[in-house]
Amino acid sequence: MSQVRVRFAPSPTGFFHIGSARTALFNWLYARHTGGVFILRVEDTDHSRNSEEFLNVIYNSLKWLGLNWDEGPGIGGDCGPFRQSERAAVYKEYLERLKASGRTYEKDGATLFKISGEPQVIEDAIRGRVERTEEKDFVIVRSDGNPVFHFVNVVDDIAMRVTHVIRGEDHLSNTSKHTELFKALGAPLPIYAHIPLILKQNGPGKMSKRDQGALIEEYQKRGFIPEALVNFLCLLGWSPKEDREKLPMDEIIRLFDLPGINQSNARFDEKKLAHMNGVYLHEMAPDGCFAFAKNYLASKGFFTGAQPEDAYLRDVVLLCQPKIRSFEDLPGFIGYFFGEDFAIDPKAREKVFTKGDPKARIQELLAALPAADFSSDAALEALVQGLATQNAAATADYIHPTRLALSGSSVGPSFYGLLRVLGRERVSARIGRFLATA
RNA sequence: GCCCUCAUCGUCUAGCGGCUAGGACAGCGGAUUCUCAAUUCGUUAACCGGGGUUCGAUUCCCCGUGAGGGCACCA
Repeated sequence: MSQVRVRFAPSPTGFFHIGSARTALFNWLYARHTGGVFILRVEDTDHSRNSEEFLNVIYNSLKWLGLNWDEGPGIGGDCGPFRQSERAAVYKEYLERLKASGRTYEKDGATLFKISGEPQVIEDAIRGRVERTEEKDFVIVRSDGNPVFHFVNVVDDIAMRVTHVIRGEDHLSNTSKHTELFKALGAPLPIYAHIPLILKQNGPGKMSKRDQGALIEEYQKRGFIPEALVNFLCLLGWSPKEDREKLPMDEIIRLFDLPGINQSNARFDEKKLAHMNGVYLHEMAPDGCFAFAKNYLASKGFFTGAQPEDAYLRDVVLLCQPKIRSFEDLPGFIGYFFGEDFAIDPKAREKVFTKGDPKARIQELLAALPAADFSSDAALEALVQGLATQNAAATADYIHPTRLALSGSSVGPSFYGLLRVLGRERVSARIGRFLATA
């Protein structure tokens, strides 16, 4: 059995979207599962619609998702070049062969392919046997001399010795054109695997570039964890069975196979993606989490003035890690750690001042601060518990007003962690200021 | 209009002739004497309809219906 060779063949005519990413992913997974070769081929035959910008978006997104290619632009390979705009000589050669076979003719300056009219049988690895008869001759070279998708796609699959064509179901009806061309060129058919489509979250139809949440680039900008997005994408149209969902990539590679792919379309669900991202975020190792967060905050221009010390930023990030589900939540969650001009939430304030004597509690805590041990959450917890016992109060009576004084908010990370990370000086100063103005 | 594909909770799915139809997300309810957007426990909810085949169909076949896709000198 010869080595599996699969390809992802995007067209740089728009931003890279989630459907394309999953097609790339399934091809990549199949190559890795079988120890085969994953080829990246750029289908840029429509000069009027292509752009270098979109091409770079594709490269960057694939890299971000971790879908490295074995042959293709920037890597090379004996079947190159890998941009169709650079393969005119190859197409010319195959066109001559087709012309010699008598299966072409000219019309209005374009070259048409004469169909056989025979029923085309496709043995699809996902759908089983599919039959379809092609009814009309079709253009393979435009009147401007540029070859058309159907032709170059087949020629390149032959020339690049592609063994498995894994692509979206929207190509299923085109496949009869392709099998006709394979046969006319005397080449064996590849194994086809038409994967179901991803439907838009709301409303009818498949997901398109214009839909909310469709662009891979956007997830990158929004601070999503690529491993989480990839894991989520795997679950759209494929299942590892045994009620498993989150699993490491090497496990996915081991389990992935063509017959396991679903036949029905899947609707995109951003909530499930958000959940998956949260799971990955909470399981991130400290170093990785800090590095990711620092990078994300920098990309958002979060620090307008001086960049804080790494050690302090790291403490803040790790304190908040269990409380957020996405790095997107971070800027809104940590503002008060990096400046004194945070606002006091009126609702939180009202809540705190409705009962008891919050100012007295804050005073007691303030008085205890100079001698307090800030080295651990446990020591600070013991301190507050001691105060509570001493003054016949609950720890909550200290925690809520103090949290308000320190952060302006009624929600936030673990209170003792908040004290520890802010440190004695900030805590004392903020409490003092709060008492003076409240 | 013609052709192709598909059909289990709202959503993603497990199931491949006999199951109390399982899991996850969302939703809802509780817990968390430090909040909560975090965490955790519990819970509501599904086999599209009609014919067959069979002792027995969610599962196999046919017909409807619904959903999706394709019918370009786009890819």
